[in-house]
Amino acid sequence: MTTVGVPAGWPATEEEARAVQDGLRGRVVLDEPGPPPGTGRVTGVDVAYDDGLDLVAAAAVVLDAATLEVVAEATAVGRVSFPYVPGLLAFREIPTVRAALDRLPCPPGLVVCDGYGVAHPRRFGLASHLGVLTDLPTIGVAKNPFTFTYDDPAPARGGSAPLLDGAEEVGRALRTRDGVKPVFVSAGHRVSLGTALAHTLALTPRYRLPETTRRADALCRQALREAVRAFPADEAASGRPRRDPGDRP
DNA sequence: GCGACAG
DNA sequence: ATCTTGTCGC
Repeated sequence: MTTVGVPAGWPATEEEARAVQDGLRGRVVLDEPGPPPGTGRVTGVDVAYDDGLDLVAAAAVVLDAATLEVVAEATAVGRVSFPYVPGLLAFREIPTVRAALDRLPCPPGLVVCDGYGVAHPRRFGLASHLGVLTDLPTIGVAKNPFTFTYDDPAPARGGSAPLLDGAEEVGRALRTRDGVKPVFVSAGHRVSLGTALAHTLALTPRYRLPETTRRADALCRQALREAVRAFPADEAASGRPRRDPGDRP
């Protein structure tokens, strides 16, 4: 099994990572409506980690937007490329997610990310960053409000309320199921917030989270389990030194 | 300075 | 994200 390494030139510090975000944020496109819901393909991406082994597994699952049936899947396993820092999540997930997307046998259509797009301290969250790098239409659907505020949406499915960064609306809290905690939707790249909300509702006929996210989550966890099981052999095969168990800086 | 903080 | 037992409910 081939593992994805950290890309050359990838930021090594928080300062460098923030500079990269500031350099790329101007390329986010927000004036396109994006692909209509219920047509074409929709792809979910997600990652799972094994911190002890320094591994990250990513999955991309392509669904038919009309039927929500799985059309294609791909996974990739890599080394952790950045620590988790709120606001810098993209640097931890993107290399392996891109590798999984590259392995798909068909175009992904709209990409649904587990996290935020323009709802971000510098308006350049994971979904926007991935969109700019791939030029694919992307949206972010997050499970919690991060640093933002919102009023409780109406209790029925479809109810929504602005997700606010101070007075600025950066996304929406959207109720995807009656009486269930909302999800937090934002535009990523080449998709409007309205289209992002419509896609999110189309992807939640049964559960709180989009089918894309659920399928990708299950697949990347499976890929991680398999990678962990094969780890020592894989490490030897790829010529990487095993980390000394007693070496904990 | 302290606490909070997508995954 | 991940660590983890039981528990309430359809």
